Amino acid sequence: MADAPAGRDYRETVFLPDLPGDPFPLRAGLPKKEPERVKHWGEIGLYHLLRKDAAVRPKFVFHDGPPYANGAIHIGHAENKILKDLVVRSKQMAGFDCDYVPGWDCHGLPIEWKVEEDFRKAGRKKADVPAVEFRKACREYADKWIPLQRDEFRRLGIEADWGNYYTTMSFDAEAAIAAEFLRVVRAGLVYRGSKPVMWSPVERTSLAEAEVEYQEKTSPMIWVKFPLMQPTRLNEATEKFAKLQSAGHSSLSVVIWTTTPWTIPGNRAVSFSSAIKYGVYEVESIEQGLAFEPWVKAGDKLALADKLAEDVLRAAKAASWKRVSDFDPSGIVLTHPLRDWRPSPLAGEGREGGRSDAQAPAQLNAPHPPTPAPQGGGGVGYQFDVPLLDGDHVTDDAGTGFVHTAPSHGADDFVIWTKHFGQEGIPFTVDEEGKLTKEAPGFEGLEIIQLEGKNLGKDGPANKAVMDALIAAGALLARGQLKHSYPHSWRSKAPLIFRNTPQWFIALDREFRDGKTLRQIALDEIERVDWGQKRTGETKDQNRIKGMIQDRPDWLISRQRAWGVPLPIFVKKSDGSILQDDDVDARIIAAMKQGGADVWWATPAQDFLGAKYKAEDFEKVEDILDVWFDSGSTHAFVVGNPDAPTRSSFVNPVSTMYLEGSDQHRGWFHSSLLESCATRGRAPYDEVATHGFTMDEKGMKMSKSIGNTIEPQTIAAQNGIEILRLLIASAEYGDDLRLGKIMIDQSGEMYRKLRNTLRYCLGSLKGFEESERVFPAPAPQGGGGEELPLLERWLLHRLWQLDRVVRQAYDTYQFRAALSAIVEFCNVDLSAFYVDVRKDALYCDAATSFRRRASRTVLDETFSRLTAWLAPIMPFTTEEAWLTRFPDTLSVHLRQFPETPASWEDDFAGEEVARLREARSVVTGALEVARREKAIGAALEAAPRVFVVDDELRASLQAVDFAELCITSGIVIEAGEGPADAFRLPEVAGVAVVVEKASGVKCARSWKYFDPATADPRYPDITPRDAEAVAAWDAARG
RNA sequence: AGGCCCGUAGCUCAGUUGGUUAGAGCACACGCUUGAUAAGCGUGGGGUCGACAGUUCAAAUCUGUCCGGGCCUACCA
Repeated sequence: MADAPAGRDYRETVFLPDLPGDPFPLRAGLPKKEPERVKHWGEIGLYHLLRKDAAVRPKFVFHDGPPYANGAIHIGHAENKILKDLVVRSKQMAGFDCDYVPGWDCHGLPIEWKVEEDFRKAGRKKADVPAVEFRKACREYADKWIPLQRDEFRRLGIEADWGNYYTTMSFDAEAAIAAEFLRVVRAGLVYRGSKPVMWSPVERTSLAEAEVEYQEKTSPMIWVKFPLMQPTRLNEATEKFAKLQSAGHSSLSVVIWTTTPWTIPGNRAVSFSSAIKYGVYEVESIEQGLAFEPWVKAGDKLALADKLAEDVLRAAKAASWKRVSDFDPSGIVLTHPLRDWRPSPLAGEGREGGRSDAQAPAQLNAPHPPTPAPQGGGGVGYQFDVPLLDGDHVTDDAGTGFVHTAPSHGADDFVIWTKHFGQEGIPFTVDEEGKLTKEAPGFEGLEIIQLEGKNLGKDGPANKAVMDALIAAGALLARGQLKHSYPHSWRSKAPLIFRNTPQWFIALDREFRDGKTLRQIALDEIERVDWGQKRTGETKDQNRIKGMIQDRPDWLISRQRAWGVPLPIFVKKSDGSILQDDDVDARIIAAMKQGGADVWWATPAQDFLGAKYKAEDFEKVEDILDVWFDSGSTHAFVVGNPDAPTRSSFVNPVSTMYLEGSDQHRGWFHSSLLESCATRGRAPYDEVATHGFTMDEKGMKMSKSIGNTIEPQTIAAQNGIEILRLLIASAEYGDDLRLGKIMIDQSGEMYRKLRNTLRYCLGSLKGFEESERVFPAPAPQGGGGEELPLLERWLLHRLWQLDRVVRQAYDTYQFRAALSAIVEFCNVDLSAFYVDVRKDALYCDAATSFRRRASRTVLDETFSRLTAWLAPIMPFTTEEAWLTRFPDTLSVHLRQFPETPASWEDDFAGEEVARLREARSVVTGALEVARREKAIGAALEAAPRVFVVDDELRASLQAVDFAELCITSGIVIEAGEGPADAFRLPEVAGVAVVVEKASGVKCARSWKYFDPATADPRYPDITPRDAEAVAAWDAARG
């Protein structure tokens, strides 16, 4: 077959999609362009334009959870802020006014540590720095980080009110937080209790867990007998005791084991586990030939865990024994081993029985619940019941199976005690120097740890004194020494103790509002709020927070630290009550607004108390609030409350949303919920969304020590942040997000596809003007009296479908659903089908061709929607594409998602094209075979014969230019099964294809094969269609 | 150690109330095109749905156990 004679080069007459100067190159250069764009948005004041534009729209309040103002941002921050940006931008474009006020959390220990370290380097101890000076340094430290983090967030493309952010340390915020706390006080929920904390006697301070390190230490270990309570009083134990007595067990003792003898005076209970089997063991004989006389005696009856009995009895130097019965500890009451002990006259002089009245805060020691009265006898203060409590923390791995429980001196001990008896009855046996107090009668003033001299940090006299007392009381069964891991101070390396200290709490189970407790209100609100059900259809986040609120203890809100908002209250020395006086409160809040929380330390108490009260009658609380109370209060001063919103855009919102990492179930979601329920009786949010954590490519957590971290700054510099945004948008962010080279590369590929699609639209729409449009945007058909081609009707139908999918996806925060629908549309519908088919018309038709105009009109609608739908995800690239096409507009981000006319819905076109594409797949399959056999190269070299069994389908194929759809130069549609060796696809029944080469000559312009006899004599080497186009082109050129 | 959650092709993900040979996009391989060209089109390979056991006529889907991973149990945010 001969080509037309070499003649004119028609290339210049073809409407190729290249753009002059290539303003939108495929190679995006994002790392360089993105920062310029950020700067530009700042310069045009985009955020304020958005606000102005949206002022009359319905309000959607997005409340930003504040990151901590410390350090550079990491990938977790990036994921968090980008997801927030996706919400804010998509809500904004969906027709809401979505004001995004970013914030920072500023108080707290991490900054306090840093600042403390700085002072230490300068040779000053924290204790020597005045509170106000120290706090000033903390404030400056936080202030230094905020602008740095802010600029990093902006680099991520986050559109927010960066010039007007909030912090928890602004004077207004500090005053607001204090005021919030006073509201909780007024609700009657704040009380003083106590809790054991890690305490360093050497440094006279409490420590956070992160300030603790574990080192080897040798401690004494003792086995102590707790005798059964004698049945002198009527209580639950009596009946049980009677049974034991009748079994001959009245002299039975329960044995505990401990490495801290000094905590025995603080003992208030013994814990056991109902999962452990216990027995009563009677000692039969004692080891002979010992250098000392063991304390254990033949005939002693001891209750022990069966698994540990032998170890204990051997330690006690028993030679033989027998197990006489089972032992069920539940409901039994013991007596304290020192009940009948009397100190030697020297040590115990003047201390009568009963409890000391020198308790740390006077009113703290409520009567001991199980035993209000001493039992008489000669003791000095240990005449109380020691109940046996069932606890999960008890194991039979070591010890005796019974655990000495001193609620002042251990976390487990405290928990099990408060679970049974609440805050009451917990003694303050140790003072801040680590000396035993009057509440440890007989041991007052004894040091647990030596505070001075050569032996600083070694055991003080307390342990020995207690052991001596136990021996004197006949309560010691055995003792020894144990080398074990023990908590020490990170700084001083001195050993630590658990010490009960007075603390402030918010009560969860106190009725206060319509007879409901804070816990009940919070649980009710959890039911009201959407915890992602709308997005995932699942209730797992709701279940998670519900479980936490159900199980949690009272909120411990006081901290013995410096960098925070104080608990701005005065306690009456006479009765321990909190002073509640509106005038006093108003003076405190007003002063804080003026001078920040510092005024609490800098101002004499009398100034706040005014004339009505005397400062000496009150204790001024100098603890600071848990920083979670700070961030839990942000809603009050950022979003405001119904009576006092902070901005007009926060009035009457359709919804208020919080979006944070799933760890915030116990953090911000949690504290905000409790705070707001305590002060307002409702949750501060209507919707809560959570996201998972960023992992490395293997799904392992990122850590600097492993070296598998990926920094957002690196991605921004190497790939462009848009790649990360795309990656996040395409992930199921409720789960953990994997991040590695493969995912980033994949995201880069997706980016190129989308960018190239936009680029192709830009090129194809070159010079497109309104006059060329075949219908006004909202109208589907008509235009020049010609009916829109099926292909264009179908594309509009697809846009209509996508519109619904995308809006629905954004509405429910399913970004990946929106993105994958768009990407699939770009790949499958646009690139592989529509554009591939329409290239011929777009390139080669005359400019006036209705087909070409229709295509360009529809592509214009496509471009309009793609740029809008993708704008939340790819703010940089959509802006670039939009401004390339419309350089006179301000920003793509001032647009909304375009309305898509309902009339674009066209089920006929949708189904018809689906059928045609199915038949087309048989043709392309056949062409592939022909190609492999080298019969053809390009599809245009073929003119297949298509055999169709079904009349209806055949009619459909004949109703359109099926060759055009298959991009072949010709096609023949025939009825019937076709030859046996024709190409068929198993999934497309009744269609067979025989590939034949196209006849005629190859058009020099459109490369189609055609019959040269039909050619326009002026242009013999091109098809008549091309001739028409070239004629028009030539005419326009003159 | 407990509480909660996750585990479908190399990657990101779909898989309605259990019901044909488990899908998509990307990546990969091969081919075509050279007028989207550091692009575009086509064809193809690839999964015992983390493992095991059970319920059922039937399990990716329901139950249990285990394995791997994550978050939370902090005077960390």
